[in-house]
Amino acid sequence: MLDMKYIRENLDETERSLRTRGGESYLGGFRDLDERRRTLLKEGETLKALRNTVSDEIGRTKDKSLVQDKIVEMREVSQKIKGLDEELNQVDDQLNSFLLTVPNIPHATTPVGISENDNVLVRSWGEPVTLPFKAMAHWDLGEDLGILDFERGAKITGARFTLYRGAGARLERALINFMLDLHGDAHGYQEVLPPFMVNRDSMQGTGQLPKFEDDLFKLVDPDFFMIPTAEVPVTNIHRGEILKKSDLPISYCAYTPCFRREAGSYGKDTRGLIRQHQFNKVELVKFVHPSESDAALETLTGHAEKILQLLKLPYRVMALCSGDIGFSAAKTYDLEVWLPGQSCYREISSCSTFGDFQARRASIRFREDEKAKPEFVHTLNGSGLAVGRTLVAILENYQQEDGSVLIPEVLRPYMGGMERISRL
RNA sequence: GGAGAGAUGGCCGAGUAGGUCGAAGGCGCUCGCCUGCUAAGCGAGUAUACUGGGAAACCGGUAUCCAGGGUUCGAAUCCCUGUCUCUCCGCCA
Repeated sequence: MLDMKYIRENLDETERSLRTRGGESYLGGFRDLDERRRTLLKEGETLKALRNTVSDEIGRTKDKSLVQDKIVEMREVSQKIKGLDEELNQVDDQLNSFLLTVPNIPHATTPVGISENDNVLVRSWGEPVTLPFKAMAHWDLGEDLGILDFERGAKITGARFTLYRGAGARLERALINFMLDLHGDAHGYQEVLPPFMVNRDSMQGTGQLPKFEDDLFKLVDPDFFMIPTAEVPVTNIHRGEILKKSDLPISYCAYTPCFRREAGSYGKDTRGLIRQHQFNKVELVKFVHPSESDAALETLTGHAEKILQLLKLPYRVMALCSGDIGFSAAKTYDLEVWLPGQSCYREISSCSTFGDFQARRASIRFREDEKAKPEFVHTLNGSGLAVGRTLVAILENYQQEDGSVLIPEVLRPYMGGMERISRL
């Protein structure tokens, strides 16, 4: 959520920045609502002040017969107040739901552009593997090796659900442990294991609601949602809190499954593990002092990259353009891993800074010093990494001509020493 | 799922025949004084949001005693609904 006062004072400039995202108009109607609100507020508060002083007088007067006329008068005032309050509530609701649908202002360094074609290559690591034989796609490899069972997954639940078996299941678990260990031990993140369902307030705090309810799996009876990413429960750990400056930066890493409707992506990536309704992810989340957030995005992205480097998977880093960044993000780097089976780079991590956008929605603050007013922290997060897609990348990059798949060395201790997955 | 208890300021904790309660008291914290030994004492201060004025320091208004409604001239205090926490019973990984 953007700061109402900031919008009020920088309306044109804000509108201009927002339009680099590609929409037509973002702030139309704001000025009228805002002015209406302040007028109502002033009127109501003046009457309330009157009522307070007169009621005080009434209270002080022992002989109530002396103040009958005032009681009658105040009865009317109260009626008026009630009317004004009702109208104010409506305007407040309108203004609020309006503000909740306005996306974040792109960071000054976010490249301006319309679509993913305008994303900017920042750097690349490793050479895209060219295999001396015809590379297989991971879905064929996985089925041949008996470690991915797409048919059973579809039977148990439906399309975009997969059953992992044997070494496949273990490899997924190995990756989760490897990632958590690295981020926890080497990168200084505290591991957390949050709830996988969250309430409406949490979804609103990180920006999934109210705008993107269709992308979420929703429970019917308690008004809960399955998390689409650990970003939601983990960022909301500190919702409504005022942190100490000395607590910052706070760094969490979390493994969770993620649940996404993938509405609107029918027919896209229908084969294999790339786009599932349920997938595993290790997420990195940071709460930082505003002055640190730019640097924090770089280090956080580096932490995600480290996983790919240790797994020796070639990748590149893309700076997303203004038209491609998410609703809540100010700036985003995508990590894209090379997939020989498909001869292309595919997103495997997305690292973003949100500035104070989420912190304002979720009211996460800190004090510069004991007496200072609370200020909003900055929040960041990034996948470190999407586990299913990492498994895909391993299968495709480490495949051998005989159909077996070598296990990256760093994962072998997590696989009971196994060096290779072969056909049974 | 059944029965009961409770939710007050950073923390603890008063406050139920409605008014003088933004809220006693204690702790913690900040500043000052005193004192000279790792302490005690004394004094002052110590919530948040919105809003008006001011260049600013700051001053004023309104709201907030879990949340949302209601009664009333007036509610932390009365009524209704919801949420959460705790205890007991049942069930259960």
